[in-house]
Amino acid sequence: MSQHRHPGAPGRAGAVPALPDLPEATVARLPEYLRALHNLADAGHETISSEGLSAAAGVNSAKLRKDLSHLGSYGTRGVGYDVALLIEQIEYVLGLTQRRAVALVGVGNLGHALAGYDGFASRGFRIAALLDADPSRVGEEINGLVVRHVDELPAVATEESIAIGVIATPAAAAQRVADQLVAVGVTSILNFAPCVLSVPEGVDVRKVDLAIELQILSFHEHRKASLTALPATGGSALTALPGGLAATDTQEAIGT
Amino acid sequence: MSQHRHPGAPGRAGAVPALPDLPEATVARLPEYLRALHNLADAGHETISSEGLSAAAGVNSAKLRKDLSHLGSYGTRGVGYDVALLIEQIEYVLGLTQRRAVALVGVGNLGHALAGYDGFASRGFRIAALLDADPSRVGEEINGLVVRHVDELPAVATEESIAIGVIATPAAAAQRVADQLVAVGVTSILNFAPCVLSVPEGVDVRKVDLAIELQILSFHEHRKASLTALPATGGSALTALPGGLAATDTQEAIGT
DNA sequence: CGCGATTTGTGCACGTCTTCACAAGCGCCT
DNA sequence: AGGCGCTTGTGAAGACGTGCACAAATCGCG
Ligand SMILES: NC(=O)c1ccc[n+]([C@@H]2O[C@H](COP(=O)([O-])OP(=O)(O)OC[C@H]3O[C@@H](n4cnc5c(N)ncnc54)[C@H](O)[C@@H]3O)[C@@H](O)[C@H]2O)c1
Ligand SMILES: NC(=O)c1ccc[n+]([C@@H]2O[C@H](COP(=O)([O-])OP(=O)(O)OC[C@H]3O[C@@H](n4cnc5c(N)ncnc54)[C@H](O)[C@@H]3O)[C@@H](O)[C@H]2O)c1
Repeated sequence: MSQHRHPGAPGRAGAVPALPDLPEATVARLPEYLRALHNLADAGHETISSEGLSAAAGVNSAKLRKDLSHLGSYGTRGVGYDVALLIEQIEYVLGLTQRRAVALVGVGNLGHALAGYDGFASRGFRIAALLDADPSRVGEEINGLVVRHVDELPAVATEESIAIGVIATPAAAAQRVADQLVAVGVTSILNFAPCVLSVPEGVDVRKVDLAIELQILSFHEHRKASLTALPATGGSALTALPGGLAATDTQEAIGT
Repeated sequence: MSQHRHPGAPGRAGAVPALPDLPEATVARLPEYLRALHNLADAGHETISSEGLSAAAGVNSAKLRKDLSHLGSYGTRGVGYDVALLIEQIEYVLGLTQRRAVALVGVGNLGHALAGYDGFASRGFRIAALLDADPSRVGEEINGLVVRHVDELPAVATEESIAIGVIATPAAAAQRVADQLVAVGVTSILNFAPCVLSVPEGVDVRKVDLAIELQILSFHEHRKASLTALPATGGSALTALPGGLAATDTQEAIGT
């Protein structure tokens, strides 16, 4: 189609990136759009309307358009968005043009699953190192990678630039590991241990906590139960849940 | 301490619960407070100030007080909150007074890790069934539970009331599994597969996607890099990141 | 060449969430 | 009994996020 001069495009090296500072809510949705776009590309679509893409990503179409407008992406009115171009743009903004190296610390129950997960590679990341403190685990080979002792972290960090550290140790060890990661220059951490990490300014921590997710679901379960129990009148089944019930940033009732 | 008559207390059966409809943001933080409170209780604290608890949970103290005020919790001015009482209240609101049964579908790489995870039991849940479609996996015993075929889901659901379904299958199978869960009456789903599920109204879906978390971190990594690259003046190290950088609902820079 | 169908980009209004700042309440000490 | 220091609970303001609704832009077709 008409070749647009999109700002901060991947191809143009050299120039200042000029990253627009996106709203956090938008940043959190971009990966979802990206996944949907890859699916669409695989299915042979060359363009997609905001309506179609928003359905595939499970969000409101107006929200999607606003999100995309923030990153200066140009769709074509009357047509939609160029799938390949949009993928390129989003990957650029998310910093996925370089395959980022991930260090995984704690190769236990969960760590094993993560180490064997192919979703890392297919979505822009590369496990660069597996680390554990247990001597009996060190030396084990998983998916072509050998588990090394966590004290070798500084050595690992000099071998290659670690972009992200993943903590899958017990909570009691998580803070120490975080400190070690920070010490070797890691500024982004994904924490699976159920605890609060304290890190210096400039270091980002995201947390995934299974139990929290379950407890949030439990709350809604509890609430739904208390709602259906209340109507003292007849006792009709659950119909027309009040509007405000929808989960936070989660999909609900997309409509079959 | 003085025995308060707190509304909707766990002990009092019978009476209408009168669940206040909490802001979603608050609901999402309650589990974090609960975890922090359990830690404090184990450490021997009988009371805790909003300042202390908020530090342990990694949030702003004003926010914590407002959250707790929403659920009508009574602290004591000049003293703080009674740890045991607060645990009881939060567990009640989250619906954790009954140990909820979880059905785990997809006992592969990730499913195995989840099945062997003791954080379920310790935080109010009980794995009631392990299900898989692969005949070679059916019959395997994990942690005292035998893997059953996913088609037995209806039977499982009649044996005991499944409160929450966890999907740990490949994305391609997730929608089908969700439909099966909904068909047997499950109204809360935790989805680990990277895809959008469509479910009827009244069913809550929460999603955990590792790659999304990593990509959000990647964005900030990218942004930090472009910021330190910009200052054409001298080139001092990264200091004083602009205020708006903090991650969404995640902790950052708690201060060492 | 012009027109209608289609779809983007966005102004605006509304709701939710966060944070400050402080009055009211409580317990302890004198 | 009274005062003092500490802590909660909350009003108000502002930041942020959402979704409607529509003007502007583009394409395809007659
Ligand atoms: N297993 C799950 O499904 C699951 C789910 C959610 C969260 N989690 C959390 O993830 C974390 C790991 O869970 P898990 O089940 O894999 O536990 P695990 O005990 O099986 O594995 C922990 C691993 O960390 C290693 N380790 C301990 N201290 C270390 C240190 N200082 N440095 C490096 N490695 C160290 C141990 O040697 C072990 O291999 C826990 O915090 C758990 O709460 C696990
Ligand atoms: N492994 C990880 O660390 C990880 C991390 C994040 C997300 N995920 C996601 O979790 C899901 C599972 O990952 P995995 O690594 O465990 O994959 P896996 O292939 O090891 O396991 C999938 C399991 O699901 C079973 N299954 C397939 N279709 C089914 C059906 N219709 N009903 C019931 N069971 C069925 C398979 O037999 C297999 O045992 C994937 O969607 C993956 O993207 C995995």
